[in-house]
Amino acid sequence: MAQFQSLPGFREFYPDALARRSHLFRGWRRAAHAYGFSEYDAPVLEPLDLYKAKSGDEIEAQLFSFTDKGGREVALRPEMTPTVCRLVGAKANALKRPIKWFSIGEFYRYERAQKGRERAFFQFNCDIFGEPGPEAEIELIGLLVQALAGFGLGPQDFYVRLSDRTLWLHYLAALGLNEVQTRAVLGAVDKYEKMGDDAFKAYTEAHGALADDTKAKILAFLGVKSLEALEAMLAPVGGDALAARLADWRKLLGGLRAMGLGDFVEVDFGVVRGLAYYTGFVFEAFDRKGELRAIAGGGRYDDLVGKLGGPALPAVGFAIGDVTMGLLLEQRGLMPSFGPNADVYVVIGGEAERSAAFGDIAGLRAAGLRVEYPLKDLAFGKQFKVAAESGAKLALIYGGDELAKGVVKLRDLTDRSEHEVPREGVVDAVRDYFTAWD
RNA sequence: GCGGCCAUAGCUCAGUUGGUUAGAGCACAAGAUUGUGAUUCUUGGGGUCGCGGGUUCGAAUCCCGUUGGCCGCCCCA
Repeated sequence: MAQFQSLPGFREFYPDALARRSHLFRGWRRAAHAYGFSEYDAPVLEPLDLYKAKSGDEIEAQLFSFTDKGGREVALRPEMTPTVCRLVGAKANALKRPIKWFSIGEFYRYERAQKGRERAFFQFNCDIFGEPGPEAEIELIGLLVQALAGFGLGPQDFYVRLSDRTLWLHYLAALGLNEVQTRAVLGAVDKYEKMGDDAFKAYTEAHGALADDTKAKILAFLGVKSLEALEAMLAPVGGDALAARLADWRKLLGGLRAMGLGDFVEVDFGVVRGLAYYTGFVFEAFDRKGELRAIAGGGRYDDLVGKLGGPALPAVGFAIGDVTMGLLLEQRGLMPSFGPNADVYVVIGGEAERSAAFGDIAGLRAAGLRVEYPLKDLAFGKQFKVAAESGAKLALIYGGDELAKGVVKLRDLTDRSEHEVPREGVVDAVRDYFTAWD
């Protein structure tokens, strides 16, 4: 039994698990289509350099990478963003703007599996290309909220924390920090929520302690939780760039509020999203109880298409993972249970009745109904039990008595009423029954 | 990559100071029941006790290693 186990962090999807996964995928697709996004797909295996180019060599430690039989350095995709940038970049001039695309796919990261994190997982990826302004963020964050809220999750269950790398860079520059120091401070900011003051340890070791008033100003910025507080804080700094950025913030928050999503979003500059390729607004979705890993993350990456060989093309995107999202839905009792769900169960008396029933079974199935019947002869009592467990609303009874009369008995399994219909009218009668039901 | 805890049936678990053929509930299957779904009862299949080695007359139990899981660190695109 234990001879051949699945690899660590790789999940096997038995039918009930796959039903739950498919439930996620359906909800995601529904939301994406409602927002006018088009679905695409791309290779699972990519050249290793695609990821090195974006994130540097150190990323290789977290990749499923190897040399293929043709001597190519390849990697299983750890994320969709570089791939979609290549796709869009290659045809950028032929694509209608705005380019709104999504995909659902499996991704692979060579990391230690933990709660909410596996080595193979699925992500719902959504991106908008070609829109430099916050209008794209409004549309995209709206979709992010809908992709979660569509499952019944409300503002009491999750929220989206909004932050801005552009503003951080402006602010830290105004405080007199150079580029290297800025990067170190953002690293500390990223960890501050979890570690408190220890988050600045690495900075202090590399660059010496921050001046007290500089650190106080950084912590004050970290404490900004509203647009009003943000404007008040930045007023003394001044400058055209900052004024323009604040206008973007007003547009973004105003747009999201007008969409009725105000309760779902919070200003929170503790989010900086690693240090990868983000250039502007960044955001992450979390459960309100703070028990789980991030449900989703995203942001603006205006330079990446160009960096990967395409034309300069502004972009903003996000991804939702299936693992944490599934945990959240389970926790909140929002994951349906998926049992067998036939429409019709056919009860069969014996071999003669069986061959009579087969023609009608085929006809019902051709009409799109989900039909089950016992593969082997079973006592009637047993068949009705199985019928009840199959989820069918209707049982068709093919017994000796009925066949002799040229009829089929229909039993409504919900109210246990029965009536007979002529054999030749069975398919129509059943179809009528379900039409009335819907 | 580092540290802590854990591993017995498909699932949840019991298993005495090391001692006969390793158990229960649930689930699954057959029957009681050859024309109507519940309940109940009877019966059955299913385990190299994660794997490998060691100690011992004797190991699910003790020791070492290993693999896997959970949790934390690193990382989180």
